[in-house]
Amino acid sequence: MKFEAVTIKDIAKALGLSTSTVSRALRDSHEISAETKQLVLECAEKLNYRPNPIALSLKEKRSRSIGVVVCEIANTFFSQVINGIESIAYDRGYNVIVSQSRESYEREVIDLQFLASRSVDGVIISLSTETTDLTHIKALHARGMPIVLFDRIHDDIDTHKVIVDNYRGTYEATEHLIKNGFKRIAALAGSEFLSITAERLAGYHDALKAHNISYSKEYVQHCFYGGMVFSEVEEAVNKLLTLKQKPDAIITTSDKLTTGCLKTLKRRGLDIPKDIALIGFSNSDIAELVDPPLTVIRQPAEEMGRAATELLLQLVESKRPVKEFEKRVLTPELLIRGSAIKL
Amino acid sequence: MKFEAVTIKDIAKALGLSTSTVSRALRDSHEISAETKQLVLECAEKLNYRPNPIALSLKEKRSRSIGVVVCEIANTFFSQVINGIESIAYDRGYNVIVSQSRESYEREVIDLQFLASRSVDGVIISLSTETTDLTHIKALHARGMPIVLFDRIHDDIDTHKVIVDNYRGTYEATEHLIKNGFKRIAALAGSEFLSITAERLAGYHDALKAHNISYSKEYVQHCFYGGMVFSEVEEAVNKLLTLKQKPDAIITTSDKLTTGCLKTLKRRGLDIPKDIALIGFSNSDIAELVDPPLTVIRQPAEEMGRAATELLLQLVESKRPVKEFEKRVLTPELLIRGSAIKL
DNA sequence: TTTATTTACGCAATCGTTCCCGAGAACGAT
DNA sequence: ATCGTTCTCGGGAACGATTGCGTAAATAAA
Repeated sequence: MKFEAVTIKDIAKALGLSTSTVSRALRDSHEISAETKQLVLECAEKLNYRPNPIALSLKEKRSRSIGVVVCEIANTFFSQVINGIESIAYDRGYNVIVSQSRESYEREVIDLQFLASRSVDGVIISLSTETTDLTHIKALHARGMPIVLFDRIHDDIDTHKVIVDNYRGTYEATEHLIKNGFKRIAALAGSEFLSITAERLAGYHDALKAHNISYSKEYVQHCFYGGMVFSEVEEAVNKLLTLKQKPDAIITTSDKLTTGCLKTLKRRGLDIPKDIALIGFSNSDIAELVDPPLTVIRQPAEEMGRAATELLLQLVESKRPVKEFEKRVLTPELLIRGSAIKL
Repeated sequence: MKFEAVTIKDIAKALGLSTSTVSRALRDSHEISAETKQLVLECAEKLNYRPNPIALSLKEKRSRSIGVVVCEIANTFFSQVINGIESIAYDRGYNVIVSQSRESYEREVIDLQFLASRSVDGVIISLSTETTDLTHIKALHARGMPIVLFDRIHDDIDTHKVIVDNYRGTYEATEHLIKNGFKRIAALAGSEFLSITAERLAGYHDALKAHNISYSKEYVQHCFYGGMVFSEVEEAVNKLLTLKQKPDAIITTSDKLTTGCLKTLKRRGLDIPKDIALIGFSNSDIAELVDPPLTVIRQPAEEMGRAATELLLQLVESKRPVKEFEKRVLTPELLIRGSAIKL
């Protein structure tokens, strides 16, 4: 089942011209007479001619498409980021090819390889939770592929990066809890190897310290798959709840962890925030509708996507190799609602 | 900033062979000697050769990529569908190019044109709410582009379609309300021109009729942009609430309408389901966590995406033009929770 | 030994487009 | 009349890969 497209040859044949002339007429070259241009343009219009982007890509060695690798598309944060990416890409005439690693290192490697072999002009990526070895990314980058990292980044890769001020996000959130009188503040975090986990935990830690609250190691629980598998979250929360010094508040470091934690707490019949307070990263637009309304740290996801795309296209369209890279740090927003106030 | 790829020529030059021989050796042709094959393979490995997919696309007239057009990526339902699409596409070696119409007819036309001109092998599309004229799709389809419609479909386009049994979804939901003693059941629906709106409203209507409940036209409110603009939803809900015969239940026909409606009701301080019950289409995984837990009609979104992709690839890879088209109807699930029970 | 067959490879066209050259015509300048 | 320009246009290579066809050498059959 094929799809016969009109080519420049068809126009040339119809008009008794050469393909060179037609090509030039179409590109409005000065060395083509006005009448011929007119003729060609009319004919092209009539035949509904569309330049073949694949032929162009082959010649120009660029495909006008960018690849995106995230762990999961069906995640409020990432889908909002992709929304932002698409909006800029659309404006600039680029296609967006999405793929998901599903938090698997192996899939991330394959995805990246696949995208590279499909000649995308650049890649925007947020690392999978399993990723500790970065050679696949470094190798691609060394071969000249423009890459922008966002959210889950890594210092070892020298390129543009877009993140939010994760430290500040949890610092403010933790401080909010403290100011509301909570003292035994636990943290439910993602994989220890993730940049965002470390940064967010640092904010939490420093806020505690700044307010002279002792920090207990057992108050920090890690979920390696960061909420993708609910049972993992459930187990971690249960562990916190069975501590002799039961925490009176939990701060969570990702979207799925937040909802997973809330779900577990509710299932156990706990009253939030009376029995235990909850505050966490979340970009869900219905966080305000849950019971109780969630106090969340919200990331400017769409803006992150837009920024990442702008930075990437800057690399892609740069004439000379770029050596100076930028780390753009956006500001998270603390949306104060009912789940973290002392009643 | 370019990205110098190894070509078949480089291998040929390095080995003093012709490109034809290299190509054939790589494809394991029988007319190449075992030693030569070995040589070529080793050299390709050493040079890290990757076939240029663009050159292949140009020759084979297929790009191994599929286009997806949805109104919005950052929407639980659609992001789940895209997740399903990506999973099948990944398995079959296809790339997924996503674009969003943002409920704009104009953007849908441009998106489709763009995808077609980028030589995707096929397109999966859910119509925008503004779309009433289908010529852009019909034209593309007539020119041989494989197309699969899902969710918001249209009978005038003769191709594979994937939907859920929308009628059944609202019928069961309405019946659930009736059985719980609700009698003045209003509906908050999307654009009247959308297939899903008509089907879902029909289910609602017939369920009322089957239970001898009179149907009042003013009980049905339409939001043209289906929840994308919150003010529209708010206004519609307020209209329902100021009716002399105030409804005691609302059924909503889409994700955003459901959450928008809930938000409005809560803002007005209404007690759900005591003052008014709520039931609606939703694929949000935290619908059970909102206050009150939402009774929802859930679509098997991922499965829809998978089905649509399988059908599309079936078209794409078919040798002969396909004339018989299938409408695959999946079953929605009624998840009964607290927002629609009589206390 | 001659002829037929197989083996193993190269040449060149092809996909759609761009672009470097070259070339013919028209024109003004000498 | 001759030369140099300018204006238009065509020929053909190139991008990377595949593939039908041709062909030389080696082998088998006569």
